[in-house]
Amino acid sequence: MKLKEFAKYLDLSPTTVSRALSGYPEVRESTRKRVADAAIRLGYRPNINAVRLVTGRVGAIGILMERGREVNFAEFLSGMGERLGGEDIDILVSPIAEHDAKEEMQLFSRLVESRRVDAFIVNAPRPNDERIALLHKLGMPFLVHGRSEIDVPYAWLDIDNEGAIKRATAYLLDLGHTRIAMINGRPGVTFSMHRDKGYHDALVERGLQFDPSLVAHGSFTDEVGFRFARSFLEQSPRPTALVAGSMMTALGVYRAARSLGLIVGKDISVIAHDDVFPYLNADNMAPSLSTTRSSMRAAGKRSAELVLQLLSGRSPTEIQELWPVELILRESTGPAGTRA
Amino acid sequence: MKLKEFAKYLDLSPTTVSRALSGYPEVRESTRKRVADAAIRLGYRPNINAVRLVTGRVGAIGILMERGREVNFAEFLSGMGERLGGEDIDILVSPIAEHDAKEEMQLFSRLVESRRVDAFIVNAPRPNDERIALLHKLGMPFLVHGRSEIDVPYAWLDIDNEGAIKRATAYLLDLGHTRIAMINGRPGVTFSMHRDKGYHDALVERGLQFDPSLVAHGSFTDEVGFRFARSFLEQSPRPTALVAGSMMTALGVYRAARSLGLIVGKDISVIAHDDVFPYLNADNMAPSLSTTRSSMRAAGKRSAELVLQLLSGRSPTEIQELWPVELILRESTGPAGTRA
DNA sequence: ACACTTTTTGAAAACGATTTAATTTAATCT
DNA sequence: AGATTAAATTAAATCGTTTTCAAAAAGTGT
Repeated sequence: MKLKEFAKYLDLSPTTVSRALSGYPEVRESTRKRVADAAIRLGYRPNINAVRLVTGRVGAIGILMERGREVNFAEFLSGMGERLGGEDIDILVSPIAEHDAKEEMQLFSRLVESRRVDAFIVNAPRPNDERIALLHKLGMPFLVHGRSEIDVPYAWLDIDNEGAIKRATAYLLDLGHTRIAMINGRPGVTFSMHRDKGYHDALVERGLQFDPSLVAHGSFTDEVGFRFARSFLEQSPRPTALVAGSMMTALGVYRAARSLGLIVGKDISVIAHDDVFPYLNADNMAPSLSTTRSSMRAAGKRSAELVLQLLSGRSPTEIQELWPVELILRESTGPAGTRA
Repeated sequence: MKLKEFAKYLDLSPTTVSRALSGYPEVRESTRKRVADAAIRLGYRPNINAVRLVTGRVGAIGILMERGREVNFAEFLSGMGERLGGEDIDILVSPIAEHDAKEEMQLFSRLVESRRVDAFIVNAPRPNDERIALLHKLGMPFLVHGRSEIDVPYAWLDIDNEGAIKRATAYLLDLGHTRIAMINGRPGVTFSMHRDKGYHDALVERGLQFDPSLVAHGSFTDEVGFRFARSFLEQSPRPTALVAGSMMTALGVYRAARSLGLIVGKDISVIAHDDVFPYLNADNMAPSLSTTRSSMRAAGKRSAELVLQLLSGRSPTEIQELWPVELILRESTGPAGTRA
């Protein structure tokens, strides 16, 4: 049913009906009630495309899903959903392959320029991220989940990766560990670099030498965790502690330790970063896994909120949130030298 | 820039320009070229909302993301993206909480009735799924990923859960196992029921008694896997084999076995269903895990294709694909009685 | 050069809402 | 009651395309 017919049925003008439904103040309460009731009864709903054309708003937030990052992404998305539930705003997901940086950027441009969304969320930014430059240039509102080093103002929400890893590393140092390895995330993205820095600084501040051969980079998979952990643990002298980039990585690390007959928490201490997945719990691992913890879901929820604020006019430069990260100690960390 | 201005610049009518860009045959090749070049040069793009209003198409496929199923979902989504890459069609994700079935259904109605999408994909259907009934009633094209038992015609793509689990169970029986436990998915969804049936039939066809106390249901998490595996493995007589619903479940199962000093592949044989995640590989587990395997990503890709066909007029009743499931034998399965 | 097709192009009418500016109705004040 | 102000309603313009139907231009065959 169209507005026109619906209005005629109510013996009102389309104008009044439209206003009544959108909650404008200048329509009499009794009229509004009458309209609202009839709308439900007759099942009238404004044609969304017409609304969008005339208001210029699309009613959607865009977000890219990069191949290989689906796990974290899903949690983030779920968090967004929590906030966006009541709002009349959809989430538009564009899965991309990330094979080719140029191709990726082209897809991105098309997506942004065709204005299918009111705002964007940029994930896993790089230090000099073209996407951010483009969004800024085009005047499309956007929030960066993470940080970049690019020279344009932008709104962001990030967790304190540097501080978290620094603290984790320092804690391992406190336990007496001196050879500490790290399996970080993919190279080139800002958050990996922040973690590198946290690790590096913790060592240097204690007067220890930074040894680049103890740091590896790779995606957050069981496989990467296993491979690098094996190669670290086969070195001699063997590292006595290991910082892992994710829960998946940690699974691989545990497996590698086990395969070498090493006991996690004794022969090798492990701390991993935990994005808090409902299906994989650090407490439940054996031994339970010490983690730096920050909920991806919570970040998604808050990001949605911030984008909403952005859309209602808040200045991007005011939106800069750096979340602290918890350090949760469990059984996978212990004093150095107990058995090694 | 608007079509009108753009057309004026080219000294053509909006009509011709529109046609040239949409590839209609009745525009001269030289004209089309001129228009296309200018469009790129000046960066003209049709306003998407105007296009949608006039064509009546939204250019989006809707899909629900249920809380707790994010892992699988992300893979599926990623697969959809592979197919939808070139098309001008977005994926609209609505995360839902699944707390309350009534609430869920309301959200769903709102989503469907407001026609923000051209088609829907329904995931994890139940035997009598109201969502399917609603979509059918409203005439919204949709594809079910999985199957229902509802009495309306619908397009579906499913994997042969029943056959897969039947084969897995039969294989374990062939190895001499007689007490085989199963940790299945959530109760109430069709695919869990199909798996139950496969398990049940395999036993019964060999003349074995079906023992309901050996079957558990729960979500696909490490935690659920652990808890149920523990309780199964503490029974006496202890089951000598276990069928697990997912890779996450299997992680919990492995942990439970380890915690009881049991060796997977010797004391307890394990087969799990593997949706093929890039971050968790059955080959890499220790011992490597025998699986029934079917790629969730491939299903997503194919689903997108089928929805596209649906949108271009193919009849829903013609679309019914049942995919076979591979059984991959690795080290986690072995003959019964070796050590027990 | 003429009549007749076939190609190309264009004018104007949708598509279905929101919103501005104008008008009517009701309320308030002397 | 009449003038003034405030509240409620509406007519008409607008958003930016696509598409129908008609007209102009270009070919074709005699």
